[in-house]
Amino acid sequence: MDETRWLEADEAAAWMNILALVEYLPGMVDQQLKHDSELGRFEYSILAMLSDASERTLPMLDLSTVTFGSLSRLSHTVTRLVERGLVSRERNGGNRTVTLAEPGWDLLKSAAPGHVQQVRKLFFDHLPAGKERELANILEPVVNHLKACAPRS
Amino acid sequence: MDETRWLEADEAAAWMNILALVEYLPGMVDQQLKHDSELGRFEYSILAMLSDASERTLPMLDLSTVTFGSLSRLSHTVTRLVERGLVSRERNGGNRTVTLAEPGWDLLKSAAPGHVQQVRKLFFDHLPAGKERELANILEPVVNHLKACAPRS
DNA sequence: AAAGATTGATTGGTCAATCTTG
DNA sequence: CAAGATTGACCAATCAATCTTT
Repeated sequence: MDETRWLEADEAAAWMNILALVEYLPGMVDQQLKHDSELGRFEYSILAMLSDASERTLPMLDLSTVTFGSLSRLSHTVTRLVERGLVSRERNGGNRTVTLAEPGWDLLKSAAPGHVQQVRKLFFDHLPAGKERELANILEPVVNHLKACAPRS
Repeated sequence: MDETRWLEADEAAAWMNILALVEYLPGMVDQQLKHDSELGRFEYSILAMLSDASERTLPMLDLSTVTFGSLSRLSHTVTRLVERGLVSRERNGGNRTVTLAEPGWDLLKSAAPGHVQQVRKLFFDHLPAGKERELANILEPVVNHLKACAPRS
């Protein structure tokens, strides 16, 4: 529908695949998690990142960075997780920190295998063999740019 | 945090990048479109796919397929687009079809350059040179699988 | 009754405004 | 006042139930 400033064929093919991923994957990941563990992918990500952190604790801003979410999305979600007793939130001087609670750790442990299985079934089982590294390398600089210019609000 | 059934290093790296894409890209694409053209990316996609269709018309089910959206998401969104006069919706026997209206076509034309520019700035300007085809090829089978097992409701 | 499509309730995310501590 | 974080209003997507036409 356009003349010059459009995408060329290879770009268009790549972009269509990215669009499909971006529309399909989140919902399909959420669906399994919600069904099996009453957890959304963002909630899962929060619990998982906390479990890897020293003391199982992270400041809100750091947590928002490693989960790829906005601070306000994180704040709303943490409120719900606190209500469910899965994490706790403390003030630590000027910053607030979130800590993984026992029930959150237990839930994460029980949710992880099914989640990983779903990621395999949806994604890696269909990726051309041996292309994992190549894919990571191709996307790396793009992702670094997105991280750098994503609005942290 | 796990022992066996976890992702290996290359898979984990690839998956982190996919996750970052999936969380960051939609919002950043939406932001530019909304700001410049009062259009979400899904609405844009609907107008764009209609503009490519013969007679600028598609049945709901076909439109949901090419835009990677569920039928109910599409139905809600088309309702809003009809209210704005950007598309029209007719019954055609048992099926309903959506047709791009003049104002929708005009809006699409005015929105396209800025959108394409944003896609370049966010994505292709940072993709390693000459890797567009490779990326498309790697993702193709994954996307085909997702399309095949996506719930069409 | 089955395929195609819509609807309404609920939920979760965004945005802009606000609060809090150093 | 700036950085970190929260809040509430609004909007869009999902899910399950329903409707319509063949």
